[in-house]
Amino acid sequence: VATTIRQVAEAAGVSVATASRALSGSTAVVSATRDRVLETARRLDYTPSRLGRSLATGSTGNIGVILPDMTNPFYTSFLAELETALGERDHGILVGDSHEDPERELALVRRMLGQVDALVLASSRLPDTSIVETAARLPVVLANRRLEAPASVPLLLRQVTLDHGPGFRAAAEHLHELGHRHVAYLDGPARSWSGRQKRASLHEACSGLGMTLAIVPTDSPDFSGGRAAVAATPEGCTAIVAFNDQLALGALSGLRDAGVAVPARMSVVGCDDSLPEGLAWPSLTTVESSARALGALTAAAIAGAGAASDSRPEEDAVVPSRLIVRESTAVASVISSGVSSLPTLTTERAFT
Amino acid sequence: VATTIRQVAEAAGVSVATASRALSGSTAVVSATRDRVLETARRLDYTPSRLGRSLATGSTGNIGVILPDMTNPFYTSFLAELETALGERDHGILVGDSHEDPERELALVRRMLGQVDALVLASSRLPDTSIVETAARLPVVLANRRLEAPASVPLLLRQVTLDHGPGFRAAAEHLHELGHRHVAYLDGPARSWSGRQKRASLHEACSGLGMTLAIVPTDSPDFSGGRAAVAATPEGCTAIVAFNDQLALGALSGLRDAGVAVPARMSVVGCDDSLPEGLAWPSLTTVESSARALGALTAAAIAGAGAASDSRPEEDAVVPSRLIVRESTAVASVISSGVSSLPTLTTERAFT
DNA sequence: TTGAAAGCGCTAACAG
DNA sequence: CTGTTAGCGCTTTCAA
Repeated sequence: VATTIRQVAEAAGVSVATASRALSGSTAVVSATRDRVLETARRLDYTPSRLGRSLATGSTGNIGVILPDMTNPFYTSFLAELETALGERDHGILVGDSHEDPERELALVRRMLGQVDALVLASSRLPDTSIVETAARLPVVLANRRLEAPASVPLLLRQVTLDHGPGFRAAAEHLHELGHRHVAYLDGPARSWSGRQKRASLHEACSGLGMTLAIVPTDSPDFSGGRAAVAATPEGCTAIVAFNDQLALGALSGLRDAGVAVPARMSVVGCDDSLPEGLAWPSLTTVESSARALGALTAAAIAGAGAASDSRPEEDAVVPSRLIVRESTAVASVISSGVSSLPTLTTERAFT
Repeated sequence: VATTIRQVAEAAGVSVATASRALSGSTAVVSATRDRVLETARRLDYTPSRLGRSLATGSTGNIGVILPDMTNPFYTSFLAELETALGERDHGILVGDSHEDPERELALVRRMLGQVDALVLASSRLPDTSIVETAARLPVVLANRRLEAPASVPLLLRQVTLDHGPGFRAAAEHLHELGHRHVAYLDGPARSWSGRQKRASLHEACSGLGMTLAIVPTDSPDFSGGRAAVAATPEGCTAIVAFNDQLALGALSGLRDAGVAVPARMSVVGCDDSLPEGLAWPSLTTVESSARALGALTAAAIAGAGAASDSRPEEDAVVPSRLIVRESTAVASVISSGVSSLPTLTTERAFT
């Protein structure tokens, strides 16, 4: 039903080869015939078939992107940035949502193999071995994850990560200065590489400062998970640090319901700075690690991963993190167990 | 670098045709040879090339999805639902973000043509004519939008929409009962079909009830747009209805900054019910119109759009809407201009 | 500068 | 039941 290159060629009175050359723009074709072909193509509303081209050239012009959760703002920001950058290079995007499930993820990888020029695995839940195997067949960019064994990184694999260290250290110091000594950490998914990084960074920083750190597991790294986690936060903690902003926002909501004032009686720190300004109230102190920056670096890395084989000019990219202090953290309250006459007072403070 | 069907065929000692048949599962092949082929394929780690298959069969197994904003929770929910439903049928998804720009959208459509079996246009910003033209070349599902001229709907076009009427009417009645007489509407994007529907529904309902409706344009249909719109809300209004929840959430935030208590001095109504329970505070009265339901119906419509040509069994699908009353709406305050001693009081109310 | 022909990986008639 | 043959739409040597 669609016009083919042959029809264009016939109508223009040239061979398909010439038509192909003319349409590809580059190769030597005398301008007269080229114009004629182009004109004919336009007249016939010709759109080249990507399929045919792909089969002939071996490259599809599509990139596969697999995310653990398409609903999570962190990944949608990441994807949006990626989409913009790749769109400029006229690349298409095949997406898949693994729902944090390694098997589903592997199925998606297999489905995309041979249909894409490169694969982006965001926060992959796949075992290292699977990733290495995949990178043996096509260029892979691992975003927000790093293989355990640095030596075994294949040539076609690029790793782009966030370094949570600086931000979480700063968060610990910030809380320490405010007088906090007992901190709770709302943990991320068990399979998450970045989750382990965050927890380790915070743990180390807290130890160094003589603060206790209680790990609170969560059902899901989102708003509802945060709300639920409030109940599981050990008594005595005066500050909560969360794996991400959704969790922190949920904690904020849970604390409000429980009548615990923030930041007067509990300080809260998020991570990602993924919320629109003003969405959280009080505004959320958070460890910034930009999903957009990750997306931009990933887009850049795709080119690098493709042009592998020879030297490896740019090593694995890392986006640094930092602490953004807002209103959800304050001087630690004296822990006078029982009495909780503060909500109203707090609210006034926050209002003014 | 990848194994082809020919290699499998040779290794198994059969012709490519037989190999193809064996691998496709269906057609009559004696089980002995079929097993042999399958075994060989597994041994050689054979993965069929989608490209080759697509070119031969004419169908790619991929669906193109174009959204106006991949960052908007409404569309990510929609997409997530779609992804799940299509994934079960082993369909891939090519995604594009038009950024609300008709030209970008058209470019995406062209890019996907010939590479997908069907196209999903969510809240398309394309002119009717472009959509009709597109639907002449491949099955199209128009989600959250409807062509103006009902007669000219092509066979390959399915339309899936939300009916905002019931919900917005209910919202108007709800506000009227609470004593509100002057309502402001935070409008959606000018090019948005669904935006016009919402505005029209609300307008009609308000007129019928003798309430005035002030239309407040917004820069962007998101949180920041809502915050900004607060300043542009005419004096005298005691209720705000918003195009979507993001806008309403922004308004909530803007009102808080301005010291206007919700719902004591201003009632707020959102749309979509796209926020996690508890995210908004006070919780948001909203017109529910489920993006997930839209996604599910869209997935169903894709099958319908493919099997067109003959009769059209299921007509265009419509997801109904309804009002969900929560805490952000209350009895209209007496408008005593000037005095605004209420914030603290309000807060207490909301706390208890 | 252009054309003819081969082939990318696969499926689908049509014979055998 | 299985093999042979002919493409799907395009690019790309190799000659002319």
